[in-house]
Amino acid sequence: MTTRATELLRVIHARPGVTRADAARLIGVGTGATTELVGRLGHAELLAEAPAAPSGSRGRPTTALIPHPRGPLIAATSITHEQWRVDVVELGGAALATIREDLGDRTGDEVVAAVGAAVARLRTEYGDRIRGIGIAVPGTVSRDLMLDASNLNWRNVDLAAIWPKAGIFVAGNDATLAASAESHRGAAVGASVALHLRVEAGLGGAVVDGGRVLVGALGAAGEFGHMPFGDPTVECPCGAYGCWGTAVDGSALARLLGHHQPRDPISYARRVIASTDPAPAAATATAATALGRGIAGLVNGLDPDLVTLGGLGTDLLAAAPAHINQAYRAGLMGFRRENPPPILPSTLGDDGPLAGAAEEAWTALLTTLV
Amino acid sequence: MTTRATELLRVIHARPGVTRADAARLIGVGTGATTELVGRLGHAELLAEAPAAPSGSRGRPTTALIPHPRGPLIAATSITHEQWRVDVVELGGAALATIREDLGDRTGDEVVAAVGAAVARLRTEYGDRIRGIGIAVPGTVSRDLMLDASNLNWRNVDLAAIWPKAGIFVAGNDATLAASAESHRGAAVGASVALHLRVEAGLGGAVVDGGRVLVGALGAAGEFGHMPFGDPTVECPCGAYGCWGTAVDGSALARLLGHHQPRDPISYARRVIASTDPAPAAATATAATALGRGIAGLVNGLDPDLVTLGGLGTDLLAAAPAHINQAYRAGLMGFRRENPPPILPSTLGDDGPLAGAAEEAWTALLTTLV
DNA sequence: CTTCTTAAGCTCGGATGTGGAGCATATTCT
DNA sequence: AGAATATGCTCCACATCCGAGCTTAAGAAG
Repeated sequence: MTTRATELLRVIHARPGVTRADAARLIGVGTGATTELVGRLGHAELLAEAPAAPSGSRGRPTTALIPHPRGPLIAATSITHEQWRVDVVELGGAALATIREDLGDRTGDEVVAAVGAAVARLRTEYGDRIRGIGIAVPGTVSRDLMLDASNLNWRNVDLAAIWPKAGIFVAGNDATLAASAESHRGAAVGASVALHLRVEAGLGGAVVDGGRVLVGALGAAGEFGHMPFGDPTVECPCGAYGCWGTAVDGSALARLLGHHQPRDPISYARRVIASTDPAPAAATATAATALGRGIAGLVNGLDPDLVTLGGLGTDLLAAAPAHINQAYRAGLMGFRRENPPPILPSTLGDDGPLAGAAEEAWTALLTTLV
Repeated sequence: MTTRATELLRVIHARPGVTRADAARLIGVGTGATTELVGRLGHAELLAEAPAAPSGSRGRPTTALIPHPRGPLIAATSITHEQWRVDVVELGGAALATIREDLGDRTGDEVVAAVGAAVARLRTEYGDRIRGIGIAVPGTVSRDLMLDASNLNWRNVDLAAIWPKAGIFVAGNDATLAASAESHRGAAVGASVALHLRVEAGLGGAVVDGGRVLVGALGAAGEFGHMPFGDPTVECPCGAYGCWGTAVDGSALARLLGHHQPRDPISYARRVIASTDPAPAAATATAATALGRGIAGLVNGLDPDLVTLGGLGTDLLAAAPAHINQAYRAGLMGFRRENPPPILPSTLGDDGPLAGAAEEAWTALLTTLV
């Protein structure tokens, strides 16, 4: 049951710096109920009031609703192929602290231990204010919090070690979480249905419907890279043939250019896409065409308002927009061609997964605060 | 804001014949609040109580909560390529009356007029108890309720003429609505995420997530038949190439068999699929393989608990289960192969779209009843 | 500098819905 | 017939919320 108190906290979280009067109007309560609500939530150390920027117009000035200085916090974590990072995030999405470190040659369990130590350090500083954690990882997370990241050669890494305490624990795929971030704080704000796609080693993403990320029955939705939009003769590491991911990522570029599979396919792909030599440009164009064609298929099936591209997708969109768009339009159903959903670059870039981890953990936490 | 009253009505709708005590436990209220709730909703003529079947165990017997004999009703309508039908449906999904008629050679506007007349007749019988209408059509419905059904050669047929009054008005694609019905009353009951696919002339369907049908930004989601899983050299009537729908429906079978495109592709396909001659059986196997391969792609991307097949999909599943399943398994990501989501025939069959129209209209109505 | 206008916040009373304790009721079991 | 069990009802307390009327804090007008 959604109470007014939860609604108010959600509004403050979604629109940091909202004024008290605006927030009351947004949730549709009168001034009397607002007095009671703000007083109660302030007393519970969930929010505080600060002088608002002067509006310049007549009337009694209102205040800005801000996170309480002793209010709850979320630890947001991301692990990428290069580094790990932990942020302490308050209501509204602002970060109070950051710890980060390169992965180096560490194993998965060593990285989890390092992240756990960082979280423990932050807990000595912030104490029980940290009510939960959100973790973005470049792989799949099972129900029992075991991480598999084929890209990093990690198998069965136990994420539970990061956060032994009770509270909120959200862990998910980086592309899925980036989709959430893009919908709440990025290029897809306001979309009723948004599709976010993230190309790194392979391709992932998510559909966000009315602010809710569709995570699927096992939490494994969004593996759009394994839809058979690609070349049916190419075998994917997943075991299937024709996976779309194998047609758009670094491995695809290497195959098109006759190179060995690169050790770091993401940096490799960035170099290829940035190159203006004819051979790399042609490979980039081919990958961009495959990307556009697949996006069209997903748009036909899922009917989003817009599509956002993250990771290497952003690079491809910048380097070969014409190839993406031509293949996109050609693949759309007739009635969509007149006014196709726009394909936009992600605005959060590499911070997307971390921001999404914070977002999903905060969403979960908000339902538990009264 | 979801009130207890709405929750109770939803429980009664979802589980017709539920006992009062069970319903109270399901929504988590005590016996005191239950007395107040049932009294209030009974007084509002939304529900009534009937003697429940004896439980056989000790304790004071409870009653069954049933729709009120003067309670609200929904008119559920479906238009197929063969006939139209209007049911009057009460809370819980039971039909009180049915009117149906073959389409014959009527135009779209004539059919809409006939359906409108049937609804008007039912309104003289049931009066203002009929609070709204749900309509399932074999085509796409725009925001302003204009229907395009290329299969029937209907363009810009105005559905608003069926229901001139205020109230609930829900209109949608038959495959999308069948997905809703399958999730609420059919083979996908209890699934957290269900994918329903319906092959008729082309292929459509929907994802149902936690009981909510994902309708997309324009209400056009579920056009999975226009994802490019098919032969890239085949042009689809939609203007794109390689659409999956062109690889699995009656037009695909005719192409494989070297036949002209049939006038009624659904009856044609039923005949081909039912045939045991070698050529039709081979064509059926090819279509079944294309169906299984595409299902695998969708399962990889959308992560449903299970997949239900309606329309000709049911026939294909009965005629060539091995071909569907082999292609399905081959296309799944490795980690899914051990325990793949089952592919099940629809249990509602041809009644799916009508049942879904009733379901969606009732869902909409329930949010408006206090 | 005073008064007017405007927007916002506060106080209070009443309506509503909910939760729990204790009692009443209807059935099966012994 | 009495015990055991499950359910329903009455009553009271509490939290929430809405609206009316009043108060407060700013800019605008003179």
